Amino acid sequence: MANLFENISSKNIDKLKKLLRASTIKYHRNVNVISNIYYRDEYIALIDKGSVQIIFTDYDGNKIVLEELKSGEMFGSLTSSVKQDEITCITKEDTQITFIEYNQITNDEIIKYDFYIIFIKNLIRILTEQLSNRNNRIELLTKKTTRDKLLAYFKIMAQKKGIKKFEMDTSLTEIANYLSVDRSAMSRELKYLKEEGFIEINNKKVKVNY
Amino acid sequence: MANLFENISSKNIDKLKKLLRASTIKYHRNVNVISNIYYRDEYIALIDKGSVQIIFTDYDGNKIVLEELKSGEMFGSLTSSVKQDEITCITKEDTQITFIEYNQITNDEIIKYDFYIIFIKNLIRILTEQLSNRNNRIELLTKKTTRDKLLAYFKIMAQKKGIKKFEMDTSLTEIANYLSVDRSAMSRELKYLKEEGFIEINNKKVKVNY
DNA sequence: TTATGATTGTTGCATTTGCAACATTTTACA
DNA sequence: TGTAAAATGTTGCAAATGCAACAATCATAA
Repeated sequence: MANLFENISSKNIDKLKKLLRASTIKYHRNVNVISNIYYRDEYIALIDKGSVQIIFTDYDGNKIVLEELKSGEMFGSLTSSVKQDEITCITKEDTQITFIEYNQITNDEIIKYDFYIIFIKNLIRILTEQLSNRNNRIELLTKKTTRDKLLAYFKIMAQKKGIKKFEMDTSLTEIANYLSVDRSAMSRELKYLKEEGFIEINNKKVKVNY
Repeated sequence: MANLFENISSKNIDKLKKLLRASTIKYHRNVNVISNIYYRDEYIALIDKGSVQIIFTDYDGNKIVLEELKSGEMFGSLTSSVKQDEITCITKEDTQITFIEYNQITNDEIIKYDFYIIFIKNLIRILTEQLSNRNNRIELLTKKTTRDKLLAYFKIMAQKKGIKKFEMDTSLTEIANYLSVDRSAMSRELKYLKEEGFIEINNKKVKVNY
């Protein structure tokens, strides 16, 4: 995952942050990242450290986990079309977030500097990576059966890791949410897949046989 | 939907395209947008006119419609993590596409010009809009029942149009694909929703009563 | 170390869904 | 305008799934 300040010297990062009028805030675990200041304008929130869950509450009060964001990823009014008051951002661990107003990205001062172009490239890289992540999830969500979702999910995981035997870095509960299937029903299907030899799971170790 | 060359004079657009080494190609309807040249490097394909369907073929040979892109939207290696040979891009009508190599976006020449900053802002705007679209679709896809998907879908449509009575600009078949439900099953559920008074559909005219 | 919460496994059952097969209607274009 | 293709409507049925309720295991912090 690309980082917004990649390939910029720490001295220039400080300068850049000042020019962007960025503000960095630290949060504890399980805290709602409230930033009423930023509701007025379009903003970008960059996760420096930690992780955040973006939860959407629809008109019926249902809560949907839209995104599970980790260090390096970003969120904010730019990437969510829905009203900001329908969105809750919960830290999953101690988390540090840098806020940047969208308009500042192209302010008059900043564009004079050499490192600006690197910053822009990093920003575009992050956005395209996130798009790619969304496409991946959509690919899985459009599968008709839990079986197909699981097979594709673990296949993709194995491809990402580059090896058929790897360690899971998420809980099965999280995977069920990601695939939007009932956890217990998923557990049942996973049992069948194990019995049929498609997959082996012990503790967090996974072996994919297809 | 933002346009990549928005707020840039036509004279400067021409200049910009030259600087970006952009090439524009016209395609007929139902044509596979093959661009082997662009497979080597990262590229952006911008739809100037028309529409394109991005289809993903998975390891089992299943075809999944990842995206339905219209004029102003973009696709390319930047936004799809999967291998390029697993992706097919089919024009749905006569379509004009502009190809830009990713590396050219920050070439030495281009960054000197004033309109460059507008271009970058447009590019970021398009990317964030697409991210927002993906988030919307994910929100719908994570709904557990076809009923909930339909209710949310038409609710969002009404919100977008700003009025509860509006004209559909897609076919029901396309909606079924978008929501990843069986078309006939969706038709059945839609009948129930009509009977229960939640929604009225005549020809392409929709009225949402919730 | 213990206990408290989180995660995982299991299963019966009602509901929802995909699938198939076909009829009907609408649209596009030659 | 006629006709082929696309879109839509309908329905029976088997399969898949969500839901609920509970047991068992694992992880973590006091």
